[in-house]
Amino acid sequence: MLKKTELNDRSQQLLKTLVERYIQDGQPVGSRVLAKDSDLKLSPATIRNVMADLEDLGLIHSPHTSAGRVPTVNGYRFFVDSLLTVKPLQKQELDRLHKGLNSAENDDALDMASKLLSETTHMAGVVTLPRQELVCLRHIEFLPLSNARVLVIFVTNEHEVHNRVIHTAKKFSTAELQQAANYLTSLYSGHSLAVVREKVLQDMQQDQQQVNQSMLDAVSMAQLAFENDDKNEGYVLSGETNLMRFSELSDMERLKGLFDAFSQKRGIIHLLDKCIAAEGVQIYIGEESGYQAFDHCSLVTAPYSVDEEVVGVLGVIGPTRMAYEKIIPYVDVTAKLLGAALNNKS
Amino acid sequence: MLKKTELNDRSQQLLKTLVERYIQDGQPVGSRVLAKDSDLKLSPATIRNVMADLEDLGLIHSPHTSAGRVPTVNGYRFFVDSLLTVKPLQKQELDRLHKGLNSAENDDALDMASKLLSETTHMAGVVTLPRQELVCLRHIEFLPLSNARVLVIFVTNEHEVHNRVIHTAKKFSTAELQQAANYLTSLYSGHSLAVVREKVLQDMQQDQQQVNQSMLDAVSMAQLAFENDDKNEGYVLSGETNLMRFSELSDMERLKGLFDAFSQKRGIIHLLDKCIAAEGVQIYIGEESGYQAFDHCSLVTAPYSVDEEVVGVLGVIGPTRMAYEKIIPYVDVTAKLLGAALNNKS
DNA sequence: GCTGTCACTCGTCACTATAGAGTGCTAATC
DNA sequence: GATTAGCACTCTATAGTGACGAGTGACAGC
Repeated sequence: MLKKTELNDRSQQLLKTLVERYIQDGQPVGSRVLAKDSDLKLSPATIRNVMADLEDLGLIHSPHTSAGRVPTVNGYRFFVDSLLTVKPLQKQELDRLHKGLNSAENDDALDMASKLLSETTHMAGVVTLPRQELVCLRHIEFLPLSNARVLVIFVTNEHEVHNRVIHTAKKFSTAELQQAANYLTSLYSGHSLAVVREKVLQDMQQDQQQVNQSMLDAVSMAQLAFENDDKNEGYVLSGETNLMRFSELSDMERLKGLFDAFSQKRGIIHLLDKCIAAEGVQIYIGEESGYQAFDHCSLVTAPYSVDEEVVGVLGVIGPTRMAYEKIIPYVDVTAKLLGAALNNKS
Repeated sequence: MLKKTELNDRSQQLLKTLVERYIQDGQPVGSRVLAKDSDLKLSPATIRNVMADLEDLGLIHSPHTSAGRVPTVNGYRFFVDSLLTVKPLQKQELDRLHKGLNSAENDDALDMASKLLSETTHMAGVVTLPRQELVCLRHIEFLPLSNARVLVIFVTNEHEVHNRVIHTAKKFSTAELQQAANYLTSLYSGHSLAVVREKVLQDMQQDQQQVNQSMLDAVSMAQLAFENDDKNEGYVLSGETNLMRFSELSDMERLKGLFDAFSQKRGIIHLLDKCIAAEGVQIYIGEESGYQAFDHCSLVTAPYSVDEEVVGVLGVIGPTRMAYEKIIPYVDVTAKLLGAALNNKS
């Protein structure tokens, strides 16, 4: 990775103008244009020499002999890391965000965030559902089905209702199930699902000594109910179709690959999960994501928190040629406001 | 609308071969090809005369002076209504369908149906969620939230869990809510939501005379809980991206329109709702749907039933140039098998 | 009523010419 | 030694051309 100090000021200045110009109108930038655009008073010929150097460093490249230059992934990366001057959000946009996110009912807040992201950026917006792990359990309910199957319903912190079917060793009556549910609710409610999972394991061992059958049954049902199930992971995507407008993605095969990825979800969730660990705004440019469908896209993400605990990520997906200086603060602020909005309501 | 009798046998025969041929390879069909392809022993010149007549009737048209002919929407319509010879499903495909639909857990059956439809037809598959109206209520549960809001959870017939938040006139304790829920469950479970809604209204009036406050409260909460909420309508779509492969839809604006329609859902649900009323397989060709995004698509649907009661529709979306003779029976059978699969499990 | 034929219309493809943008290199200049 | 001007060169995009093939409509003959 190229460090800032390895490139003299003039080259940096020119790279910056080149990237900005290319982002602006999507055409390869030639030496003449660059000479006029940059504040440096240099002739096109000089600029050409510098451009040749930048090309040797792998920061730009020309699509063919007599076209201008286009930033490479490394070029964008250097630009984003070292050259970018972030534009603060306009008050008007801040208000719009704030209003939108706080007007929404609780579970619509995520939808709203995704929609706002896509609408203002004219690209695709994505918001992961809050990680269940960190969400507090409020209430458990069991309902008997046929064949010793039990429908488990549990409510979390954010008034979200989850349910799954478990297979029990023996058949339980409605009354027994009700008792078990009450017992478990009193035992575990108020703790995060991650903690509950631990506690269940501990209690399994303790209870086996106490030999209180009904409690033992209850705890073992809880074990089944809270087994890891990553099926519930997901995200809210909106404005995908905005991406069809970008010429970079107008290739049908490429576009199909991208939309296939969107509907499979798996890979994208994996990618977003990586971002959840990062402290602030995270950016993947082109192939950096290591995910083929995204080869011609960039992803700008920021984690959002409830109760000072990171529970999800949101972000924007667009072509590598995007206005990073606006997108980055926008994603950043949206994440913070979404966290705040969720906090108010839980 | 043209009736079968208004067209002589030869013209019908030729139209049929023309449509079949065009569906097969997507090229405008010329008189020579048609002369060879049809069993009639006629020269291209004669065929041309017939084709001119068919063009006058608005059944076919040529894209330009010296291209062959292509069916119009009316042409397809006449073909589908009067000329089509449906190909019965192969046993192998039937098995695949049967196996797929019955292996799925209950709520996955719809996903599975949609997926099967899209995979075997290489187009987009769609399945509407079962209408709640006709689904039986099994269990009700109330949970108190802050500010006199109550979380209502109810379980239906198919072990599907639904929930919504209602605002009550006063604050209730957990015990009161539990009592109310038990009362309502015993009163209404086993009836379809439509019936429950009626009963609630009746009971509201009766109970006001009886003046049993807690029952009155319970019923009025039920009223809030089961108010019509069409938000829960929806459908499962899969294989949308298959549509990108068709040249008819390779125009970006058109494609964007279609995918926008998919993500908005509203219009498509409305269209599918119209099909639920129809007895059997229903076909919309091109503009017939009256829905602009579908102008270059056809939609083949069939309603599916649980307990002899139509609860939803499924179908296939593809270009107007699709193999109707295969798609129609496939959609038909899938609807029947899905109904059967859901029946077994409820 | 069917068929063969002929003139005509288009669309497609390969080829060519041309204009324009941009480069790299070299020699002159500051 | 850095900067610049100039020039030859390369490549793309665009438009125009002509040959070719597919297909048609019309008409006369069977």
